[in-house]
Amino acid sequence: MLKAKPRYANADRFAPPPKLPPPTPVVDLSDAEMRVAQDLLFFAYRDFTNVADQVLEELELGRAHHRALHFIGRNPGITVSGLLAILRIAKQSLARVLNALVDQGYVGQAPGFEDRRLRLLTLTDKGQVLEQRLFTVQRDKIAQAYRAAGPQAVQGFGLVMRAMMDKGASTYMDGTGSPEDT
Amino acid sequence: MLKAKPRYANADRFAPPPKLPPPTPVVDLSDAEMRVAQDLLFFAYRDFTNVADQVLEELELGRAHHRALHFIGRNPGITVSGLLAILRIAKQSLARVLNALVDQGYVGQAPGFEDRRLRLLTLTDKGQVLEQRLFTVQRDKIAQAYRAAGPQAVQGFGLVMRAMMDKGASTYMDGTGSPEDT
DNA sequence: ATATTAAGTCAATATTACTGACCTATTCCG
DNA sequence: CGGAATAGGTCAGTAATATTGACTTAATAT
Repeated sequence: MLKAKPRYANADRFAPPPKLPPPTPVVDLSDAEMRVAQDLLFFAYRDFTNVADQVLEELELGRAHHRALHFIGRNPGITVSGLLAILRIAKQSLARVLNALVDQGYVGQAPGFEDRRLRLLTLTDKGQVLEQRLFTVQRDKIAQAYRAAGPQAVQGFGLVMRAMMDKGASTYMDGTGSPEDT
Repeated sequence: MLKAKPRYANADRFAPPPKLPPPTPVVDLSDAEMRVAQDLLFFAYRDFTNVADQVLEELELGRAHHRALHFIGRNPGITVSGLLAILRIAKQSLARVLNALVDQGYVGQAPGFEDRRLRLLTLTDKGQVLEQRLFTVQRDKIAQAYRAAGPQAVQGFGLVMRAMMDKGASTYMDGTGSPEDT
């Protein structure tokens, strides 16, 4: 005797998606792809930093000086603690660099208004000129890459980079966190 | 007296585009956006490299050793010249690192088959184990970022990073270039 | 009054990097 | 064959970047 099969008796069976192939539905997290990512980070960072080195060499300054100039310029009035948190270096390492920049008139200091223990760091006019010069060469490098990759790629680039950094750094970049938390 | 105005008399006047705003038609290349990009590169690279440092510290090795291990692992049989071109460091700087890795049994050398001047570098079994261990922590970092950002973002990330690096490096990454040209 | 914090400093040391000079072995080429 | 070029190694000296630990000062907080 034949029994009518109940509807949905096989509802729990796997049903293949109707259309193939899906347009990149998931991220490729294979080891091979992760290896590629390592290389991407290495080479892009290498060539991004290298463009500023020519300028620095001419001025007898190093990358450490550049990093300090950059973050003081981005955060006028930043404290020494703030810089230390961003750069993740020892106090003594920063001292050498910072003293050189102050001695050479690139960086100025002022005591904090409310808390006079703080040394608020700023770029002097001379420091701004130098930082601008260093910025220009890196800006051109980035602009060329952004132009070549297109707006959608730039957006994706930002998403990945933000996801790569520690939480403190990404909230700092949002503007909703202080340098000390990076 | 009134004269009929000729049609298109003002055709050369500026005509505003009919619809606003366009959906990100061009890349934002403002200085502000380029500054953000600088920060993205700094923080993402900082936190990407930092995850391997804990492992390295424990083994009394440095980042230079890691870089050498990585690129030897990626390019078994790479020559000293090839490594120098990728790492962009002086011969003497590489010598210190490479000798340490050979002495400690992480890297093996073999003379080239056709050109016996060449020292072809490979990872020993011990070297592969170490490299794998270092890879794992960075892989997890990248995988988490890729997962969070999504497939489209990952594609854009790759495009921007490739556009950022020098031409030699990007052709090397395509597989259509040798390490020597990076 | 005491503890904590921000910052500066000193001393010693390690790592990574550079330059220039020089040597050896090997390959390439006229 | 013999000289030039190449791949690599090495030595000496130096510079830049980084570390740690201990200590001091000034200012703030409890």
